[in-house]
Amino acid sequence: MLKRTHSCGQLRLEDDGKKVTLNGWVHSYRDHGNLVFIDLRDRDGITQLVFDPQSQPDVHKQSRGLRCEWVIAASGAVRPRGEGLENPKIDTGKIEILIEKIEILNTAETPAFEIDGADKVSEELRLKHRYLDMRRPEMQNRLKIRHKVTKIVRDFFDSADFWEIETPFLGKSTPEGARDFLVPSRLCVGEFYALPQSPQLFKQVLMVGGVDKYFQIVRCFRDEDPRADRQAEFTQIDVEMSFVDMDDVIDVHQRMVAAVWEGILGKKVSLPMRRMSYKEAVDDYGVDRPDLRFDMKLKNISDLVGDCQFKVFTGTIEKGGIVKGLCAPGGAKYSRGDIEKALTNFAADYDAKGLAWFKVAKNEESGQVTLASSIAKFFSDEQKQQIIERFSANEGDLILMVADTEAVANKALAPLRVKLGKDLELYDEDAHEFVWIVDFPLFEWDEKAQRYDSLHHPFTAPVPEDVEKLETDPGNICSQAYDIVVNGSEIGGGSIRIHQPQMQAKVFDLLNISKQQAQDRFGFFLKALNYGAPPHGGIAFGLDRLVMILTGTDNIRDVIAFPKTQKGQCLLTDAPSPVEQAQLDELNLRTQTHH
RNA sequence: GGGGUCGUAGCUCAAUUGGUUAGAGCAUCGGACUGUCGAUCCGAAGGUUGAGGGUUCGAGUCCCUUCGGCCUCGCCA
Repeated sequence: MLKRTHSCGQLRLEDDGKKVTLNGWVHSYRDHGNLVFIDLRDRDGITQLVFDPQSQPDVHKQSRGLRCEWVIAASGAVRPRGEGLENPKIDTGKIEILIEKIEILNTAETPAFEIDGADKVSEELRLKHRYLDMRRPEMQNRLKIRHKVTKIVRDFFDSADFWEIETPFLGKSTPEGARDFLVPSRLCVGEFYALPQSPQLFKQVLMVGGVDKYFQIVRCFRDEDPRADRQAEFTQIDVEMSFVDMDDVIDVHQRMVAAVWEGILGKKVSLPMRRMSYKEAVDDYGVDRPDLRFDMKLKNISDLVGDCQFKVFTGTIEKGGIVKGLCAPGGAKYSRGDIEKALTNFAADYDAKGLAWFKVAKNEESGQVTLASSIAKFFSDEQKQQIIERFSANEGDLILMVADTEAVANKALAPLRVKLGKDLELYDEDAHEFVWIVDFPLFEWDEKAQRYDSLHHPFTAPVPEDVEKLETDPGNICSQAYDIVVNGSEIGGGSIRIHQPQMQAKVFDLLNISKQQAQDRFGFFLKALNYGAPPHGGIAFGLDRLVMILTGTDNIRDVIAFPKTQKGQCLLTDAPSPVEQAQLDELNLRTQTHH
């Protein structure tokens, strides 16, 4: 075959006169009867080929048989385009190649969709024909950025003396956490491996093994329903370090994130990144992953409205609930219908039974700013002024409130805040606001199970000053966990781990995991802790989410070459699929369906 | 498991209260054309309206069932 001398995005004016060969796909085809133009495409760009019947009648004739997405090799001389014939839309737009010879490397069926217009095509079709979808520059750019991120990450950890070490995919199932993907064992009849939800225990064992600094870019598997930003199989940048405290781990990884931002976006991230306590995040933003690109903090106004005529508020507060709200700058432009339908329905998705609202308006007579709405009459003038003050509200703002338990109020207000921030364009789309969330509680009380549950995971260490509360007050222990959040998205999280077997046993005890259960599930790990485990801690980043943010997409499937649908199916390969009876027999498995 | 939304030509969409033979743009195929770059012009072909059932004189449209995509609640230590 005619082998390429250049890529399709490479040639410029200064290559004038060079004899070159390009390989690629026929991107578009323009036949003028006389001249034929072909845009040839590869991952690097597009170059215009010209076929002239005067100079090369045979090749010109051959060119008229070409079709879109055929694969060809073409040789000829680079020449500048004439005056006014340049195409500023493509990098190679100042030149073209007068073709002297072509070779058809492959023909192609008419594609199921046009490569050029695939951004308008249903995602279902794109996934079925991923190889066509992938030919689009947008998709190629995302794959390229993903590659570059992993390259930067590997270089960063290598130069910081970390070793990349692989851990098993065929592991042991544990009932904690997400649902496991199971893999039947042929050799051990009736037994199963589980695919790892993360390499958590292995990386801790590596620390016991003296590896000291480990990282891995590793696939993890959780058999839960996907979301726009979640897939059953996803990739973590997994890290663990010995002889470190929280500040050490945070320091290394904010520098890693800065290196990625610098390398991909050319942006300097100012270090150290800001930190915020879990409590502050939940109080002010309703979630542990606040979007700090805009302010609009949530405010508790229970103390202001405990004594008013509005029964919804007083009733809620009497039952131990709260009244909490936010003030949307310029939100008064929402009509009453918008508020009572769209916004209220939105909040209802998050269990809020209703949305109380005030528009902040100027009183015509007094000239004073006051609150207007159908419930305004239930509040005294003094209360209204106090509410305005609490929210620092201005004329034209909209105050929205939820009266419910604190948990429900936060659950509804947090996404409402994010939605309003976006709708009202309160932030710069290109901004990236990082924050480390720290001071997480070690446990939260699980009302249903009537026991404590780890907020992070059961291997997270308490802060040293709270260790004695393991005996006296487990609900108020602060952990050494940390999450890194950017623009309201959690991109990584980790903790300093428990490295003393006694403390680990105590935590299992509080989690209502019996000695026998702990032994069955984590026996190997507990044993390892007995053999001189160093103090250690680590973190894991979600690579997919990182790449989503860096490429500006809100669809995780856009940053995965071969993603799965919401039912966990691969539309390209049709996995999962039934298997031969012989395969089941070999595994001693029988399938049954029950409803 | 729940809620929402979508499914009509290869693709993106349209089709009045249920009413004649389901249309358009792009793509495809054929022809024309001296520089285009979303080429242009002329012509042709292209449909199990996701599937199944029902109501009706008549269903893309209404009802039931079902399949699939997406968003979301639950779930995701």
